[in-house]
Amino acid sequence: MAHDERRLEVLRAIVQDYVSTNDPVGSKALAERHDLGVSPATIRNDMAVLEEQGYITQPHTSAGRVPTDKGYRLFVDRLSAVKPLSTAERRAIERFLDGAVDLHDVLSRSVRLLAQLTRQVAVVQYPALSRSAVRHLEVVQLAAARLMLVLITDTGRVEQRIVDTPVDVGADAVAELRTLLNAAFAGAKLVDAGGKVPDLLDTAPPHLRGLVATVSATLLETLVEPGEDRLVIGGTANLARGNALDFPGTLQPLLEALEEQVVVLRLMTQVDASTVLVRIGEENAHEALTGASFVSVGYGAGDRALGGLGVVGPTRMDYPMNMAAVRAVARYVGHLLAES
Amino acid sequence: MAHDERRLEVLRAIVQDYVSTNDPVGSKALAERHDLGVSPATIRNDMAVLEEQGYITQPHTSAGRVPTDKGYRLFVDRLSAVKPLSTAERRAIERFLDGAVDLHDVLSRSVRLLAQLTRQVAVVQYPALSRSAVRHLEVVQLAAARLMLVLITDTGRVEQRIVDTPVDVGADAVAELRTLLNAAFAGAKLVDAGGKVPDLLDTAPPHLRGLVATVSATLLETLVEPGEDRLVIGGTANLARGNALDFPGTLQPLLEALEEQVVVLRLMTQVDASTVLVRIGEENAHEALTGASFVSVGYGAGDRALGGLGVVGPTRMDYPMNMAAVRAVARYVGHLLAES
DNA sequence: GGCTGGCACTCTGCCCGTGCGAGTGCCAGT
DNA sequence: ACTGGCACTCGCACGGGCAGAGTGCCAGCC
Repeated sequence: MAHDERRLEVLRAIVQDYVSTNDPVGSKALAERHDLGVSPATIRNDMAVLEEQGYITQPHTSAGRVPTDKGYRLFVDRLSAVKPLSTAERRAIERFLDGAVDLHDVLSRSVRLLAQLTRQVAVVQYPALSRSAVRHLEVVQLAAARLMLVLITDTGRVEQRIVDTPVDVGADAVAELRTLLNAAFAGAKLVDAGGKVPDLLDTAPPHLRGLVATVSATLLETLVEPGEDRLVIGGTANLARGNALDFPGTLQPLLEALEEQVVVLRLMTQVDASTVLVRIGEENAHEALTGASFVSVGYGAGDRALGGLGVVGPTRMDYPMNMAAVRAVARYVGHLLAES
Repeated sequence: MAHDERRLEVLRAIVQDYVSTNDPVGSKALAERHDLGVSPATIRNDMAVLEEQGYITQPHTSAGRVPTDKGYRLFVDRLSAVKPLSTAERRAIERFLDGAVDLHDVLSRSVRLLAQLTRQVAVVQYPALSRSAVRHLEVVQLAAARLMLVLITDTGRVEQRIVDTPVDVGADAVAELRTLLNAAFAGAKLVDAGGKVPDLLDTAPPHLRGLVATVSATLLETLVEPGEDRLVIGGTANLARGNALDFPGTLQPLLEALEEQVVVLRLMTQVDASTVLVRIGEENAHEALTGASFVSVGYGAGDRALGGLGVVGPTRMDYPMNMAAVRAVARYVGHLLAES
């Protein structure tokens, strides 16, 4: 019916006004600012229904209405059109990211860019090791019985680990080790690396077997284990901007959760590269993220999602804009990584 | 005279009480909590003098007194004994840092540790490239005309750069290049690397000369240039703890300055490994750091300062404790890096 | 000469009562 | 089904009054 139609329109108007003004919105203001074609009294009736259905609420009697998490959810799912970025913004993205000299540079530029574009906290995940393959393994000798392994992945990630060997190692053994490791692992997905170890041990000459075992054990332990994924975070200053206005109580728990990384990383596991994922308020199922929404998407080369990036902000955020920005940056990062 | 003596004692008492209670401290409370051996009235006289000399001030008539930046400065310089860490704290440091698997791990553990120990924002600088030497240079081919250079320094830092070459490069050329670069640069301080380039070009076989020139140019440009130094920051949640109590206005400018990194890095250039540097409030000569103090020290192997670490907090901080913690962590980090 | 107790003064923070404005819910009318 | 009108409910801003904390100064004491 035209009934429901209009009620949704009212909800959309409430969300939009509330996001831009941060004041609970009343029926009169709504009627003035939007062409709903009906009087405030009618809008009041609609609001009463919306409130009963749980989409909006009033902070106290005789204040205006404010969207609930459920209201934002409906807005995001059914009422918002993705706001295309202006060409100026697209150019800014290109200009900002094009000078990057390595992976870390790409990611830290992305995070700054995203923070600036959305005026929210931005998070960018390093390409997941679990989805990367070995491009090269380097072995550098630090001391007689201490080696440094350097893993270079096809996503441009460079990871280092220090290995203490049970016995002293000669320079020639290091060279052999390097050759063996690369022969065994080069091109292999990191998740498959475990399966290659028996083969590797078979082909290794007897006098190197102990060394190879130690080194590959370290490699697997510290690199293939989950929990090794990292985040770059930026724009936390944006949290302090609206301050008391946006978040209940202090920022402390939220900042702690962000620094913890693991909370955000867990959310990141669910992203894929094709759709923008939005988690609103309570949906995040983490105390510190109450009142916060998380907008994220995977980035990747082609259909392979290498990692995720997104923004964290108050539930009262401009969802269409943030979704557009996140998607645009993810696409561009995907392109950059595909090239390198 | 015993006069001045006691006045300083009064200042010390004011600083200590104010730091622990965050309330302007009055003469009566002072007389009760400290054994100064005189009455509140006498203390009032001393306070009047201290105020005239600029060491303390009152927020408004008939509130207690609060130390000024100048007062904290005197306190730090002459009135505070460095508080030794408890053995429990020393053990915590060891336990916390001993499991580190690589440089990044050491630094990020340090920053978490320091943040936890001091309940302030902690910053740790990567070992400065300018003070590092080349341990190994690795060249990995990404595409026909694109190489990745991986620099491993004697401080355990691993940096990567992508180089687009003017012409396609063969696998044998890559190997030759690797050998040449290592022969030329291995063991060299990065600041001296520029001087080695002419020699390198001379010894390079003619067919590689163009390639070597391109590659070494990139190397110098992007690695030897200052501004390449990085920070790890942690514990920003501690800023939000006291919130309005500690900082004037919002946290936004401070968080921005921290993210900017360059502000903190500039402060870091002045550290050395033997003395703890304390900059109080206005001394930082940066608007965002008004009301903030910065306690830092260099860490290093032996007498060589590789980088700095420190904490940032409100001027109203426990200086002796922070200085002790910063120094202890710096020592331990120094040891760890000396080993690797 | 330096220290002390006493006293008057000042200023902030808090409580509380009041008035205003915004916004609602409901009802009768079209 | 929509609209205008109306009574009602709160939150908030404003202002007066009160209590408490802390000071500066002064006269007296050791």
